[in-house]
Amino acid sequence: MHDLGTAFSALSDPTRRAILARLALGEHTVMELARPFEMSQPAISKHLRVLEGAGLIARRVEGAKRPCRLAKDGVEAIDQWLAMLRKALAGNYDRLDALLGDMKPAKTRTKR
Amino acid sequence: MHDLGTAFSALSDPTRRAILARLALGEHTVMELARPFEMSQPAISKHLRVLEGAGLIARRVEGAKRPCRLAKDGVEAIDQWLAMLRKALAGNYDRLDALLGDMKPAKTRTKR
DNA sequence: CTTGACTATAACTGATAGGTTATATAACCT
DNA sequence: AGGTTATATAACCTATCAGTTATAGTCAAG
Repeated sequence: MHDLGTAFSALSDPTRRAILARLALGEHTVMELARPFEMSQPAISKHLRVLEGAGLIARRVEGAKRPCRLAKDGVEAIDQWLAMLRKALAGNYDRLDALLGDMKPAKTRTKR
Repeated sequence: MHDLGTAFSALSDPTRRAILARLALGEHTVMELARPFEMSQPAISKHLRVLEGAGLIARRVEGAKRPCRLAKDGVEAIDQWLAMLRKALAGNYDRLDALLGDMKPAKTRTKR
């Protein structure tokens, strides 16, 4: 639904990355997530909203609590896009090897 | 040096992603990169500076031109961090499966 | 029903990001 | 040398963002 920019933008903030790292250990409520950060609760709520909008987390309702967990949509979208760059980088390496091969035909081997 | 935030932030802009997609096809000068976008040349220069700072591109000097190419540092840094999320997502799936397996298949037992 | 815990929303503020135009620097070509 | 091409920098404007405080809504327990 939401674009790549939203996902990348969400990950550009260190607080949000820390939240995701925390959620990588398991589900957590908003208050549990807010505690370790010296930051107000509304600030965390806003961060969670951004992460949810980016498809990086999902929430369920449990009474008054809203436990958050990781979602795969965002990561998948990013991964798919990054695949293009990885492929290109591998391709450029081939081209670089070919170029170096043309320039120095003797030394096209043994990388380290 | 450039941290993760810089790299993610760089990728959050659609113009910069388009520039990278263009560079995935091969090296290009600043003017070549600026042409397809209806945007001033200084704007592109700024974008390139951001991408370079994020370790996503590298430039060489060729007379008055500064051809740009993709760099792998930024993508590698991002990939490494995303690996943590991917691993956690896979792990959460296992836990979810175990949970569903433990629960009675009759109805979802919700606490209320 | 009232209280207290959990979370979300509104309104504001300061910093930053992305764009602009104008100008500067440097290399190339007659 | 003079003029054009290629790129970078400076100064500025505006929108967005990350944070704040204050307030409101919702649920569980007493």
